[in-house]
Amino acid sequence: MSEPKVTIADVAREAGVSKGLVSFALNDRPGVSAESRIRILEIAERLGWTPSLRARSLSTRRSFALGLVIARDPEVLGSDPFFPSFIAGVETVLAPQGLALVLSVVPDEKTEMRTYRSLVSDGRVDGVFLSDLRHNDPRIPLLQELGLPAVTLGRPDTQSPFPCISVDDTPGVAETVRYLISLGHRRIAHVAGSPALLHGSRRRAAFDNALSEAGLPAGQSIETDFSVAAGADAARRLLTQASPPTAIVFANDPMAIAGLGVAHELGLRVPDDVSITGFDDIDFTRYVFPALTTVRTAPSDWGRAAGRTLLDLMALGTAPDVDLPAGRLVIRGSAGTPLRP
Amino acid sequence: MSEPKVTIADVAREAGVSKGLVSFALNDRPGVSAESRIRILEIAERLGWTPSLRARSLSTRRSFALGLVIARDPEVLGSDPFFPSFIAGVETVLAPQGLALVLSVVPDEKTEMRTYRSLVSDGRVDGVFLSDLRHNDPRIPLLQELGLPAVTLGRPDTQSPFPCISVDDTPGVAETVRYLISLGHRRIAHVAGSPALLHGSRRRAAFDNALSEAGLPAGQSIETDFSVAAGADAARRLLTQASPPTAIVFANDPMAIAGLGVAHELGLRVPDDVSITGFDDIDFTRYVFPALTTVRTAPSDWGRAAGRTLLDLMALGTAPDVDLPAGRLVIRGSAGTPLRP
DNA sequence: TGCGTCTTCTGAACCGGTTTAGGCAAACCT
DNA sequence: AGGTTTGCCTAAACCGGTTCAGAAGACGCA
Repeated sequence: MSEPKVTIADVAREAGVSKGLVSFALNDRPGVSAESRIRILEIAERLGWTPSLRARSLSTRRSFALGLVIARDPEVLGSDPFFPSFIAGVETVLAPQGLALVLSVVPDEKTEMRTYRSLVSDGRVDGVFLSDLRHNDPRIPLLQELGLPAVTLGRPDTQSPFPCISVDDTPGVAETVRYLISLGHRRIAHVAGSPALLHGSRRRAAFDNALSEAGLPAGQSIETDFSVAAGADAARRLLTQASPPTAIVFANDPMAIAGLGVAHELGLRVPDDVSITGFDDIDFTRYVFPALTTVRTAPSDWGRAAGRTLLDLMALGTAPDVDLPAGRLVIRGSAGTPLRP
Repeated sequence: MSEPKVTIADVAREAGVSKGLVSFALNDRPGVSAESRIRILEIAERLGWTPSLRARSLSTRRSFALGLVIARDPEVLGSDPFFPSFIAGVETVLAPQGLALVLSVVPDEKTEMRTYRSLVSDGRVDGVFLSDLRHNDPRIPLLQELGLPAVTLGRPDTQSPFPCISVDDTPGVAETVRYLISLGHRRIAHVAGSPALLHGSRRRAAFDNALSEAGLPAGQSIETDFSVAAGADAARRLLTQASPPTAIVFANDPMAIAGLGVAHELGLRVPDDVSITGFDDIDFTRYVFPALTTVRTAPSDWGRAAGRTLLDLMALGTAPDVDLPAGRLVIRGSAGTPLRP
């Protein structure tokens, strides 16, 4: 229970060597004979010594922890399973290295910036993950100024010194639109995510492009904040118009599921009266009715890639960008041939 | 950018006093004259000094961080918005104190126990939140042995030295069952959560009780792991029987939403053919069709209460249990009068 | 005036590692 | 043989705070 915690001095004394040598042996650095190294490690093992993280932190000026600051309305956060999966993915690479993840959930951008500053001035973390990239993201110059290694989740639209993990959403959106067109849809609308968020505006641009490439006129788009409530509102507006779209492409699954609910509520059949597609392929999509046609993404792959990249960056001082394979369309029941085109 | 980080020694030199006195002034402890204190703090301010968390950690043997270890399948984790809200609640009390939250998401119980051990042996955290309480929870004796302060989320079924934050699920479940009975339902089934989890088995017991108190025969119950997939399976089994229930009480909302999907898929109308209720009132419930009748709980209140209690426990050595107000039934469209009772 | 007490403050030890300058042999030159 | 290199190791400084024993001065009191 309360054994007086064995320290490096105990190990050194027991082995009849200096503290320094124990330290060298532990971090296997040159200048220790093979026998000594083995003997020291054996004694450390026997004494049950684990080097004090705190002491190590102080002398090495590292904290052995990585940070993730999430600035989202808890409500939006709750309906989006991205982060749990992402974090689970990150952990698979952090845990074996003995690194911890420090998580902050903050309500607004101002608090967010303050949080980064205090993470740094407290020396709480050795690096951070930058998620939900925004246009002209102020966090990038901030972190650069603070000298904190970072990895961005998504490709920034500004000059950035940090490696990024990104995936091109264009093919997924394009595939969705082409699929809908092949089913006979001509009036296709888009419920976009937040235009302030890069993946929000990029998915929207991909949607516009796909339509024009198919030679169709621009479709209706409604901007939202990615929340379920906003998705429902948008769906209601679209579907109660004089001549409503026959298909709606939602920028994420939670909004699409809300759209499904709205369609049902309005007495519309899905997909006969309106086709609905989502984005992300969250767990729910398989179990709503009709099951949601959507684009599969892999948040835990993001996590793993981001974790590895950040580790590389910190160890090597540089790390290459990672391009994750684009999401593919998963065809289920929520999109079909329009009854009245 | 890379100012050579001002330390306590700089402040002491500038103020013409000893390091010790600066430390005393900072932690406002007796033995410092009012003038000195003011002058020192002013100089600290001017120099932009923030005491090094790392040095502080080493000498005080505290880490100024709290831990949360989540042992859940990422898939289940993703569809349940409890943790994001809970964490947001926790942060509101940690952040002002300068405390950080260290999060671990682990795949299984063995890793979980190992994680607690290493959090302690690394001195990574000063206390932890124990969520998803299980029967005869092995984490309680473990943490007791490790001497780590903890707060349990839910009332343990064994002797526990830790304060707990709990809410009685019984009234919510009972209210739901009574409501269904009042609508005319007699064959009511329950899709229970994991029996290994305390809230899973307690909600089930509440269900059984409510039926027997109403003088009805025991209803069907199916155990699940709280996952969306399991909820869908259970619903399918229940609804494809010879004489299916007219109402199903699900132990959480994600499963209930899956149940809604299954009912639709089977061509059943909700609530005419089958009524469905959930538990937790997650964001989605308002936007599925029909909107889900469920029991409202407040995860961020749990977070705040748990945070405060853990702080009290660490500061005072003891803290009282907290009983959160029981969840109330929120009536929406998914439950109604059975057409064929 | 002398003595005890209180307040304010200092110096040094301490937390538990890492790191650097340097000592001492043994091995390697030529 | 003498000088240099090399390998292994030690002692001490250092990271930046906290804490404790005790010094110095102010004050009260007999």
